Amino acid sequence: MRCWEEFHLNGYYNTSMQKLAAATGLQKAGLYHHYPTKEDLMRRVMEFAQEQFRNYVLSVATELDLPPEQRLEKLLRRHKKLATLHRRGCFFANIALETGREGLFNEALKTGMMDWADAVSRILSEYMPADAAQREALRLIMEYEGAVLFYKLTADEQHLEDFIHRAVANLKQASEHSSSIKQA
Amino acid sequence: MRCWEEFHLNGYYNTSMQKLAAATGLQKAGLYHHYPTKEDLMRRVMEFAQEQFRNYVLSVATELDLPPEQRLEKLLRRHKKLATLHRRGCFFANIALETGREGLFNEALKTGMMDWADAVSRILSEYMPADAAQREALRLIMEYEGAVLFYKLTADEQHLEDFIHRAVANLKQASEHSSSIKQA
DNA sequence: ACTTTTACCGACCGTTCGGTAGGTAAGTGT
DNA sequence: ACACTTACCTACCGAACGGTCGGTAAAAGT
Repeated sequence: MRCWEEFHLNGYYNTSMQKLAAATGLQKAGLYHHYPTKEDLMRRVMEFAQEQFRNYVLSVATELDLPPEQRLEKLLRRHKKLATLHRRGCFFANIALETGREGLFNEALKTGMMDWADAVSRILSEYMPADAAQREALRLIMEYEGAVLFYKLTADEQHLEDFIHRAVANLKQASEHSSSIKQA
Repeated sequence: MRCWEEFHLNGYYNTSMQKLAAATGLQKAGLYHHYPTKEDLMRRVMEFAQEQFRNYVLSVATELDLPPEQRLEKLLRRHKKLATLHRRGCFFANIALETGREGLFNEALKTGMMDWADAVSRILSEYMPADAAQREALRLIMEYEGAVLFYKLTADEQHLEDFIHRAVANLKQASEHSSSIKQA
């Protein structure tokens, strides 16, 4: 969906139906034929984004042939690819900070973030108890979103790269810790 | 400045000169008498925000009568107060994600974030080398901004509270580590 | 005293906003 | 064959947008 790109690039309020129509090759009224309001269109876009996100990023969490560290890195690197394309950042975070107070799309955004946390948590839980994995997954995502913020401000991908290194190193440390416990 | 509140609450694009004028008690043309364009007004607002931020939040970093842990906690709690008031979140982060790609205000936003990182770094550097303190300060702010994101989505202050606990606990651990090195 | 500047207003500009009305041309069902 | 639906268009709506205009009334300068 081209509309996704537009919203991702320019945010909700700074994207007009005119622009969205142009991006799809339709006229504005043609777009309104398919979606009754801008808000409805955005809701559809968000469902689509969640689906893409699940298929392209979160699916990595269940590639059980890879060891957890590599799965985590691969997952994060896929997300980084989405974020650095046209320096868009994270779609969910962009919209969340823009519309979070009014809460127009909070339910969808929340589930998007929670799906993500669950996927990361599933990876981490191989090296730590489920509740610790869940907490750490949430923390990792928070740190990542902050890194994306700095990336958007500075255009310096190093912030994202550093984060990935930190996350993977942390997981390795947790893995050593868990295996030493098993040994004991 | 009442304009700050408006931009903080509703973002840049979703705040019209009409609303800003109403918030200040002026008419629109009266507002244009003081600021030639919306962009210029926003730039002034950002300077003002930085100044307030420095005076109210970052100044805590140099209250040398408090131990570092308490200084960090006080600083973070002050920021939390700003963020939870009307559930606005972090002004810099809101505007950064909304306008970061076009880069209209990136310079000011960057210095705002870097001032912040410097203030936190100054606190941390009492327990660790300067370069490590700087890295850790940046990391803490990233994690904090992520926590604010989740707070905006869920309206649950616990995300911020948990972050503060983590940050202070981390610093305490670093303090013990540094004192054990000094003993050796 | 009088001139100039400052702060502000109501009214208005052209443009764009989200959204609608009415029409057309290509399928689709029967 | 003919009705009906679908997909899309041009043209338009009132409201709101960022921004400007000419004027006024109070303050400041001299």
